[in-house]
Amino acid sequence: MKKVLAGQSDVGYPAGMDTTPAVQACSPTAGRRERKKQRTREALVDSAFRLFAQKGFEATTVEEIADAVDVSSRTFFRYFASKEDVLLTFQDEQFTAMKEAFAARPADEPVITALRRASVSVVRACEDGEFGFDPERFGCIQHLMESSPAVFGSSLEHGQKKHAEMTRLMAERMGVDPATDVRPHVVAAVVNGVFHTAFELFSSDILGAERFSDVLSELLRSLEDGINFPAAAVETSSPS
Amino acid sequence: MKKVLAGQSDVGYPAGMDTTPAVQACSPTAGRRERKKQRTREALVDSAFRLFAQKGFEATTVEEIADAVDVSSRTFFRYFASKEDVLLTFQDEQFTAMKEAFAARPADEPVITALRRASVSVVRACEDGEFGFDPERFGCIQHLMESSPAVFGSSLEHGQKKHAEMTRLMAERMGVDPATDVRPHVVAAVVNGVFHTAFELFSSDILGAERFSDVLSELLRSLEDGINFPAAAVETSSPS
DNA sequence: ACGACAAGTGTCACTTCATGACACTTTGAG
DNA sequence: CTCAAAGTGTCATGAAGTGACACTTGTCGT
Repeated sequence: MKKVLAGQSDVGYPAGMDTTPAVQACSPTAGRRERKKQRTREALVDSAFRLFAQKGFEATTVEEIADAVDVSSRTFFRYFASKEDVLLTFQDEQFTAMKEAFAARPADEPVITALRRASVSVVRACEDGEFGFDPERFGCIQHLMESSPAVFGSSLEHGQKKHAEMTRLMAERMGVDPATDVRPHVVAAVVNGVFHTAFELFSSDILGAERFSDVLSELLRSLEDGINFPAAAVETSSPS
Repeated sequence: MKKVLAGQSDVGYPAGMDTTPAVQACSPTAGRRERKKQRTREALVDSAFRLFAQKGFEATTVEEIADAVDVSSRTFFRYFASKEDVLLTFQDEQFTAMKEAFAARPADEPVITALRRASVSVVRACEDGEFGFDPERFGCIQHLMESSPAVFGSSLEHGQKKHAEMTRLMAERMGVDPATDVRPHVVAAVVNGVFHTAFELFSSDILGAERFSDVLSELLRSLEDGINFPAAAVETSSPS
């Protein structure tokens, strides 16, 4: 189990970092203006997470979020396109980490296998707070997705936006051209779907799994064997 | 190609029906009130489709839609939970048809295969305007999904809402218990994902396919063979 | 150091979606 | 015919999101 994480120490995260990784990392000589902007952004995210956790997603208004940081709600919308958008920051970080972990998988692993090992390692990192991830926020998002359809919906959309990139990654590893070969598209779609289903299975507590990563792992594993299962009442003749 | 449609004449649609199938079908002796309600609903859907096609989704307000039918916008929201909701009526009909077609597939077909044949037949029916489907609306929705993220988003969400039902269907055909077996969940997720990807591939015109149903068919077909493809630069050693 | 320029922000006004409250009309049932 | 319920309109309200414009502050060239 833990073994999956073994080869992943080189995922690409600097060892020591405080709660605001992006500030220093993004632009070393960016000047005060840039830093101020980053601080405001981080403050808004913080404020949003706190209020969401406290009162729920739809119950908190952007005005409250902005007021808590002492900026106008107009400013909030200059940083985030929508209320949901605040949460996507986190998912973006996850996705980036996932890409890196995926790229680091040994070349002899088939796509789904590599994807499973990579994504499970990243999710575990989120759960355990490794590599600068905040398990509090991870849990908060999970809770919000359960309770608020709007959040889950925006997560779906966000996943879709990443679809093209995913497809490219798959195509690269498979060494095929996504413009002529549908298979990388299929793989990307499938994985995206399985991610969200993993979450639903986890939160609806079927399987009684302790951790999201375990559900995800199991689902992806089942993908590796092919899924065109025979119908029930039929002799086990292999599908044509 | 056309052969796929062969066994599907018994999908369950009455032969002769005008543009408002639900009116007579739903409640034979429902009284005037019920009929009036249905007419208003249909009128709203009509009006919405017309305006969406004409001015685009976000450019038309619910007030315009309602005004065109001479009801207040308040009334609109008594029929539909949101502006997007109007479009989901159509998708519901599609989904229902798909379920029936799926149930009618011979018992010796594996899940994905049956699903492919069933769904492709339904989509073809939409494209060709068979069984009471309106190809105009089908095309309109496709166009709206391309141009308006909100529509695509709500379609995603709607698909997710149908997920539980899909899972049940899969589990039934596979003869397993969805409470203990993850495979039907995986299948449902995968299929849902592939549907949306099929649409994206179709509208981005990769593959240069003429019809949506062709793209869908190809994608589902590729699912049937399993998708854990080996990485590129590696000897064709079979995946462990 | 100074001034021009641009970025960031606040304020105000506005549109649209969505919902709650209440009153009026229609319709179905007894 | 009468009454209750369903359907609808009107009014009011709240929150999301956007455009316009002015003010402040950081940045950069001189």
